[in-house]
Amino acid sequence: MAQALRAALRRHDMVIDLAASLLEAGDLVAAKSHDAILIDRQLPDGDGLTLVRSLRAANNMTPVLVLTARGETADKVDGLDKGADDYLAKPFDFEELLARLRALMRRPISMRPQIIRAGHLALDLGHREVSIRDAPLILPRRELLVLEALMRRTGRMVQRASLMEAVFGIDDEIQSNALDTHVSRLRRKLSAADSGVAIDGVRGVGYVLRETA
Amino acid sequence: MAQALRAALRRHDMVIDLAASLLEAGDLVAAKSHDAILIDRQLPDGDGLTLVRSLRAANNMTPVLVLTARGETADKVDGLDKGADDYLAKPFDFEELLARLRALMRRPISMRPQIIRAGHLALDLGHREVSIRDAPLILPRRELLVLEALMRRTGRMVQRASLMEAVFGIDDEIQSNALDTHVSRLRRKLSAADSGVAIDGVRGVGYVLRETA
DNA sequence: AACTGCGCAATGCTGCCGCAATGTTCATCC
DNA sequence: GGATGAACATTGCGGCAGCATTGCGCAGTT
Repeated sequence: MAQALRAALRRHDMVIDLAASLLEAGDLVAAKSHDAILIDRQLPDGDGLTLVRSLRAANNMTPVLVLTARGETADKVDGLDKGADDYLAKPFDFEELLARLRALMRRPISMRPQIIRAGHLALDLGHREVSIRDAPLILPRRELLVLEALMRRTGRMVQRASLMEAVFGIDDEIQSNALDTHVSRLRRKLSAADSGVAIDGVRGVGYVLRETA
Repeated sequence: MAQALRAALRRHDMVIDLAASLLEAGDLVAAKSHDAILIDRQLPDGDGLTLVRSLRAANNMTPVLVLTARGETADKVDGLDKGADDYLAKPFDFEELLARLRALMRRPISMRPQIIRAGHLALDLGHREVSIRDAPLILPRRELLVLEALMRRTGRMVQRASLMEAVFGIDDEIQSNALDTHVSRLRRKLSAADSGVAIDGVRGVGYVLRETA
């Protein structure tokens, strides 16, 4: 039944992670986040509602649609009140299941982007993306790492060693002025655009990102 | 019937605004915001779904539960796809109605737009079909998933890992350049048609869907 | 049985990045 | 205060990792 459902849902362009038991399901939802969860109450190792409750207890608000063989009202009420978002009794029509899933998945994007600002720059940490006055600024990976490390401490000193670690990692043994190179290239791009920031070098110590008026 | 419901819901500590017609309901929801809307399809001056559609068009994401006399699947699918969040056929058990209302209200609903546009493309999320200047564009499943993930963030960066997760599941362990393949094929189709968009690759980070002029 | 979607691998290519050479700035010493 | 050396800045270049594209074969669908 589960495999038939997966095939059917796949035909509607959904990407499915399938779990055969409550335990397996728990591992799956812990491992990654999903747009929605479809779960049966009758599972080999327990009631699907158990999973719902533990999810909600852990503040996981992923929409859940519960399937059940029992269609009595008391049953539905119980399921909905335990944190399920919808409840469908077997036998059900596949089209209805699909429509209900779609309704569930129109949910808010819970993950708020984490954004650091400095001057006219905005750095979206989640998406590794820099924009300057809302215009995207494409930066190579290493230059972005430099900028990120500096923006995390805008206006304050960042030690050279600390920058090295942020850009190259720990065991990476760089024996050249690669860091200076990246800083230089980054400077050029920041001043070419009207970024509102500048990078000051402090001899013997490190760098500071300064907001320019 | 509406008055009986109001009385019953009041007994559960809910505060009810009652409207006798579609017109009146429209005025009410415009005047103030509600935690949820309960509406019948059969109203003296039209179908309750009309209200749902105009609400969603106006970006009003208030949860809506639709009551109907007709309980056929096609009917439910229609209602849910037009923006309703739940659908209950008469006759119904009051306890179930109550539970479903509770489930709706504890869920912070903010609906994503049903249709995403970029360039000359329009992606209908509900029906999972793409059209370009109103001409349908048939895309294989995986390419559609790529396009959808990119169009959800048009003009902004989508990380490679994020795309991977959107296109392949978690148990699908892909260890090749399958993603690149799909992007490539998608590019070909988008440029063959006059789509008004292009996919930029950003080395080491991911992809961006860009609107071309 | 024909067909299409998809994963995979081979191939070519772009551009990032480390490196070094050269120029420039700044602190220190006399 | 000018000479001096060290630390930093900038630029060109080559290697190579990562991306783009294409063809192929298998599997699932019709």
